[in-house]
Amino acid sequence: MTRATRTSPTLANVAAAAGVSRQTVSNVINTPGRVAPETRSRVQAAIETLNYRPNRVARSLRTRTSRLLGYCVQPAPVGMLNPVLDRFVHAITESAAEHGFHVLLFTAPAGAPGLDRYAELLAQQAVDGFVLSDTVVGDPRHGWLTAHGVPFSAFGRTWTGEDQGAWVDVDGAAGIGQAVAHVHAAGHRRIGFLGWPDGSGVGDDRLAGYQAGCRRFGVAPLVVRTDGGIEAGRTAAGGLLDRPDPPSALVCVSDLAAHGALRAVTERGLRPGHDIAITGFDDTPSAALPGIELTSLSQPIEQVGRAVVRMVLGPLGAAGPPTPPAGAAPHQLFEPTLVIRSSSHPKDDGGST
Amino acid sequence: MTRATRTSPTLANVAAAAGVSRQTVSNVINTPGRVAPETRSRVQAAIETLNYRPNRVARSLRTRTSRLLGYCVQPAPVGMLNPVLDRFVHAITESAAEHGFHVLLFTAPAGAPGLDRYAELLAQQAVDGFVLSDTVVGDPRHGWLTAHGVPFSAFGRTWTGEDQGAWVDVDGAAGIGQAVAHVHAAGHRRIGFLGWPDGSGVGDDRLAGYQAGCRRFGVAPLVVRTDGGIEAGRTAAGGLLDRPDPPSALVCVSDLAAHGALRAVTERGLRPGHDIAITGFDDTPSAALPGIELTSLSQPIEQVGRAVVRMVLGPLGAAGPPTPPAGAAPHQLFEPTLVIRSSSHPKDDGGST
DNA sequence: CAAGCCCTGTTGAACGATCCAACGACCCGC
DNA sequence: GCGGGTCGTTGGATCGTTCAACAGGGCTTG
Repeated sequence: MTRATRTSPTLANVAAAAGVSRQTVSNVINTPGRVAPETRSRVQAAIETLNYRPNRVARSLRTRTSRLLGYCVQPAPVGMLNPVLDRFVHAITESAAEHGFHVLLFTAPAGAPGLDRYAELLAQQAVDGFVLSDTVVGDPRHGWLTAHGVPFSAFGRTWTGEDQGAWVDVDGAAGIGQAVAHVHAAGHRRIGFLGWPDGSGVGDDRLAGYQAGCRRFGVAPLVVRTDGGIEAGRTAAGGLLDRPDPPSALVCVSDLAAHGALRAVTERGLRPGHDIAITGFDDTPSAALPGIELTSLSQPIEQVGRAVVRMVLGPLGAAGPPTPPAGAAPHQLFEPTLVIRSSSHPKDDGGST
Repeated sequence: MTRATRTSPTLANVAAAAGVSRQTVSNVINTPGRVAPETRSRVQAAIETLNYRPNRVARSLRTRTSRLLGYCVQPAPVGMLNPVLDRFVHAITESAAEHGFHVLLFTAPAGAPGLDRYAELLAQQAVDGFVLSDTVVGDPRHGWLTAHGVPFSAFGRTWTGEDQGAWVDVDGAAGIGQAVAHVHAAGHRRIGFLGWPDGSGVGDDRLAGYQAGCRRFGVAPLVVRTDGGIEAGRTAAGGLLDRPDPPSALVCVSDLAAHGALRAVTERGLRPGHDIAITGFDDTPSAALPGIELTSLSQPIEQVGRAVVRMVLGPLGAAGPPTPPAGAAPHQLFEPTLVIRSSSHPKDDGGST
């Protein structure tokens, strides 16, 4: 029918079809209130007929705004974070779309060398802001971006004293607190913690939650560190189990560590959920496997993604059906949900209420 | 030092600094061969001094090329595909970057309704082409994109008779063939197959590989179907195991089905890898868990990602260090690698060579 | 010696949208 | 009847880059 397969209609085409000027068509699209209703409907009919879509590139050039958010996909870290990262990418993409934004993916080396990529994208006007994740303790990105006045928000706290930029995070301390309360309610009094090495931010936070839980319930802390892998978790948990006074519950800093702990437990002829309670963190797909049934803390990634996008879009003045909250808080903390499975609560034995 | 925090230098600034015209600077960047060496180095010095980066948006407007590839993130299907999808996203992002492209994420409903999103991005000149994944049998995208002359390539075959567009895929039939050969070599002669329902393309391909393997080794096929979930796999595998003539090896269409099969096996007091061999497909992180140790087929996702990007960039005339192969094949098939673990090859018993 | 070509570099226009200043029409009040 | 304010609309300028056409110098060629 139309010859639209070759070139798209332009603003001038629509204006000609509707018998008005370009600016009037632009107003119908951007500030409909400024156009008389009769004119507006006529223009809209022309837009509909020609199936006109404003050229994003031309608009970007004039307004100096790309309506794109940059997100750096890291060079595939451990297998653990993947399911979380996957859902997060989907969440920010969907959330950005509601505000007329899209997500632009790029790669960059970790640390300060990677900043060049961020700078390049900005110099090229390729993005309006950034969404950060996988933040580490000495992360140079927050400081650099704030210093350059670039809008951004992060999934993960800065973990430094100075409060730089907006962030959203999951309250690991509260989550581990839930796990401690859960196993304590099940009657466990000797509760161990399988943690990460000092200085990882996330790990320290979760350890703090464990320690607070111990204080709250008046039990003695029993902490052992691993580097995060399954094998390391198995070794570390084995060390705890072979003590003369072994714990009857093991709260783990991650699902990966918990898998190692499960292994150490079964190797010693103990039944998880029966003889000893075990909990993990992240609620990865492997936690729900039959024969594993690991109690774990599920992160509200979709909520986190929405919140992160809201925060970065705040200073950018986004548009869309859900009105952007002008005074968005610079920080937001979500609490994870404890998903109870038989590793801490056997099916055949209801445990104590 | 510089006042570059406010606005980036422009082509005219560089031209003025080097004492040449805008076009000459443009030529230095895009077609260096057309500029005299002496002038070129002078311009490059100016570019270096001012830290100039060409404005991507202005370039896009003029050349009608966004140097962006669209990729649709699906609304989070089953948990299975996630690890694969995650690596795939990273692979195409990195591969596109080598050619000066970036990946733009968007969401769209499945099937024909989602085509509007593709059309919109094209009308807006937001992307130059698309990378497809999660292709299904009746997928309308291939036909629509080829009909509109849009460059694209897909991870996954079209599965229809008519050969529309470029694709890259993993040879599921060959992979399952490897698995059958592996268990046959271990001495198994009664080999069952846990498959998906008819008509899924991927599932049919893997089933065909199983049937070819049976013919090759002269063993009788024994097929049962499941809907893909763990529970369904457990039930289906149980049906096979409870037969009067149960198989001694179970080749599964996916890791998820294999997890179900593992469950059914252990429930009946059998030891996987010892009394019965089990293999999966995808080599998901959960396959490597201690206590599971599932033999599985690992997909070369990074290679697939590189190939997909090469194919979509072919008609777009990409630039970059690795010269784009002009006559790129429209199709490419990669063979998965069998990762042997104890579910088919116990540690304590070396099995037959 | 003149015509023609390649090589280098310059100029004006164009891509398609939005911003800006100005203008005509209209209504109101004096 | 006329000045002033508001609303809707208009044409021109602009964002930063690349395309098309062309000017001038040095060289070869008839």
